[in-house]
Amino acid sequence: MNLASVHIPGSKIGDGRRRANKYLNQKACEGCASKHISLCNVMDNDGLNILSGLSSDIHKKAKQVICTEDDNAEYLFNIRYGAVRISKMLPDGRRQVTGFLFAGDFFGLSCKAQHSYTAEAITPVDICRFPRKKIVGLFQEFPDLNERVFDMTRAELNSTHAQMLLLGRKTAKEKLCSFLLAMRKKSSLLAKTGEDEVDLPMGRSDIADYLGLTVETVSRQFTSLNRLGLIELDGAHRVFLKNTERLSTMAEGGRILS
Amino acid sequence: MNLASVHIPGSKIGDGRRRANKYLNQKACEGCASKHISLCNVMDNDGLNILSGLSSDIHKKAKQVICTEDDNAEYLFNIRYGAVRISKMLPDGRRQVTGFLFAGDFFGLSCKAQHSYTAEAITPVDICRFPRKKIVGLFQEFPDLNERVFDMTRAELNSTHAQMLLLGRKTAKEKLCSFLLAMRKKSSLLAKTGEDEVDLPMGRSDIADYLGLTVETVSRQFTSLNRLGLIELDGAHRVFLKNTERLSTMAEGGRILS
DNA sequence: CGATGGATTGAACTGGTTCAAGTGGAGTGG
DNA sequence: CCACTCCACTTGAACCAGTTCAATCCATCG
Repeated sequence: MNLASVHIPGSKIGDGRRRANKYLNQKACEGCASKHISLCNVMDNDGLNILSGLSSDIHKKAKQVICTEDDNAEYLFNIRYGAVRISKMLPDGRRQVTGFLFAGDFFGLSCKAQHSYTAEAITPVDICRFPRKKIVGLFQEFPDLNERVFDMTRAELNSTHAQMLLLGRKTAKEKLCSFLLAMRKKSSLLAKTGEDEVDLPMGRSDIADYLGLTVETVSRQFTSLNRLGLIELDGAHRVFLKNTERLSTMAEGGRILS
Repeated sequence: MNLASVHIPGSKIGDGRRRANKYLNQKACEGCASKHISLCNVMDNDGLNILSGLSSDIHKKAKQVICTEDDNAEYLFNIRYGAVRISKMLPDGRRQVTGFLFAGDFFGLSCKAQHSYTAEAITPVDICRFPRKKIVGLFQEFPDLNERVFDMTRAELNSTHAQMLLLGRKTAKEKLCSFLLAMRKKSSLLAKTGEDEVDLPMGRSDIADYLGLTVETVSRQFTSLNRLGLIELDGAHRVFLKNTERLSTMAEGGRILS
């Protein structure tokens, strides 16, 4: 669904402000100019982005924390460039990565008062930050915006259920196949690489914590898929998927003979 | 948050209809008359439930399917009595239970077009069914209803993240402790039993599929907690939690000396 | 060029699974 | 009311997928 064409009647911003917004709009949405769904595409009746005036931009280096579990959830974040990991920790340091986010993705939606997770930069990132209160304040005026945010939350919930199936019931090999295919899907939305050429900005330990495995097991499974001829590794952070059909079969538990 | 006090202006239902609704309202919400959040508490300006006129009641016996992954998501369900399990399957039959739901709980929110999971009755259940289209149609008129549904979806997403941490990183013992404490919380909301007396309507295999374990491991962990004096089993479907503090510690990975 | 830190590989180990055999309680029917 | 059946639950013992511990490799960077 693309809301670029949705026009919302009754913007209450004066003319001078509008012109300013127009500039901000163009500037703010460079990073989001891809195929995937983006809040930035919700426009008022002059075709202006209703959010751009509210945003402030921040930059983080790799490994820096963006928000933690204790933070008050004051902002809604939109990644404009780079990769982010969302994670939860046990007191003794065991970690579960609940998601990887890339340019165009949002986070900070799924909470009311406090974030329930930590967000950290994997690569250097540019992030667009909206005050939550102001966004929520716009919901009544722009039901389409509300619907969009709701939709994103629902989509997130669905993919989370799929990830629970993976964590609870898949084998190490099935987990890695599923992961690679999911990354391919994201990759193709970002359109930075060829169809079956997948960037993996995160480290092996991030992948391990995402799949509920150890670094060593992840590494061994990469090697194994490589030897089976299903993938080709180009360093640790780039993979070619040489047979996505068989990878899909394996991701769902289908047997590969030989 | 209790919305019982929220009055929404501008109900557009005529007087005759209102009286009918009043009756339905009382009838429809018996099962929801507990402490927890319920949609049934969203009222119009006459204190009438805005939803009750839309609902139809269905009954299912234990083990019957309520909806499957292939169903069009035409309904929003509200459990009035009994227990339901939500699950996803791999082609070869491996199953992940993503949640247990009880009186007052809702499901069918998290999807747009199709359910992405199967819902089955664990016990005999009474369920209240609302046509999704009509509910969604009311969102614009009653923003509080929309907000309530959105809130529930967000809460579900948060607890799902906690469950991912459990599935990916906790040991069998930690998983069972977490589960028992979570069930205790639900149980106390339903207020059917004493504080530390927990009903487990689901079978061991449901628990196993919820925690990403086998039936045998679940059974062994019950026995082990019993022997440690942390719980007391009264048959397979009722547990007394004898030391919730130590159970909490163990659920988070804290060591118990002895 | 050596140092640093992620990634890989090897080998031993183990938590949880698998397979197999009991056990017990609810339901049935004689 | 008891005997029988059924099925879910428990227990035991062998096994194994994935972990743990210990090198080693290798790319990057000062």
